Amino acid sequence: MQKSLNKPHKLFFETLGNEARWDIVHLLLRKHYRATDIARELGYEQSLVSHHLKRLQTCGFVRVEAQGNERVYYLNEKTIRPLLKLVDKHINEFCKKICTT
Amino acid sequence: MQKSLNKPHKLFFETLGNEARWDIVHLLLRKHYRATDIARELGYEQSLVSHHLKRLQTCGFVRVEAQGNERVYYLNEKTIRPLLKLVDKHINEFCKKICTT
DNA sequence: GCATAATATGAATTATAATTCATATTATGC
DNA sequence: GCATAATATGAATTATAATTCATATTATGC
Repeated sequence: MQKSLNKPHKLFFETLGNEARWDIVHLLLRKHYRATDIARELGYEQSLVSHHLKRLQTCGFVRVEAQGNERVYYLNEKTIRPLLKLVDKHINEFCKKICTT
Repeated sequence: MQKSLNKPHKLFFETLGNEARWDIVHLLLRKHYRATDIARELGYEQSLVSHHLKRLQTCGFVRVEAQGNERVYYLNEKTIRPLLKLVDKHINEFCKKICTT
């Protein structure tokens, strides 16, 4: 028996179940960002964002393109867009009580 | 600022990112189960399963029907089925390296 | 209404993940 | 090749969630 890494479902959901990572994904829905700008924009520490970006890459949610000593991160929209749609639909339909906003 | 409960997305993904809950959901994909049978089938403690079932209900993934002093749990398939499909697709497409099985 | 089976609950403990911190790496312009 | 800016990394700490345990609740048959 191995750890969670060979349980991709767990990894998938755990990754998105974290607020900071969720924030990053949402930011990237708008446009590409440099690592530093993500941190500044969201008010998170540089190294924290770096850790999270790594994980998001591992899961195939986010990709990176090196530009000199900068790294520009962007979303793999293919999954995220339909996923968000599905989740929003579910929440609206079945989790009204939980929602505040 | 409140806690995670008013952040339904977080709740949604966190809930599915747990292995025991994931197992329960998968078991319920097959058929309805009594709480006790879920525990026995999966080898989890009764109270643990009970805690998890509660959470799964909160998220609208699972529903319950009382039958005497038993409670029969069943899946809200409306979200789970398409969600699983989407996730499997993503994993196959973008997370090959992670998978072991 | 008492004994039993099924399930739920809350607090305490334990396990796990997130965050920070200090530092390493990498690419650039000069 | 040195100084700088951007980013990554790993270990230590801290925060959070999972699990267990003891017990409460609930419905049933008698």
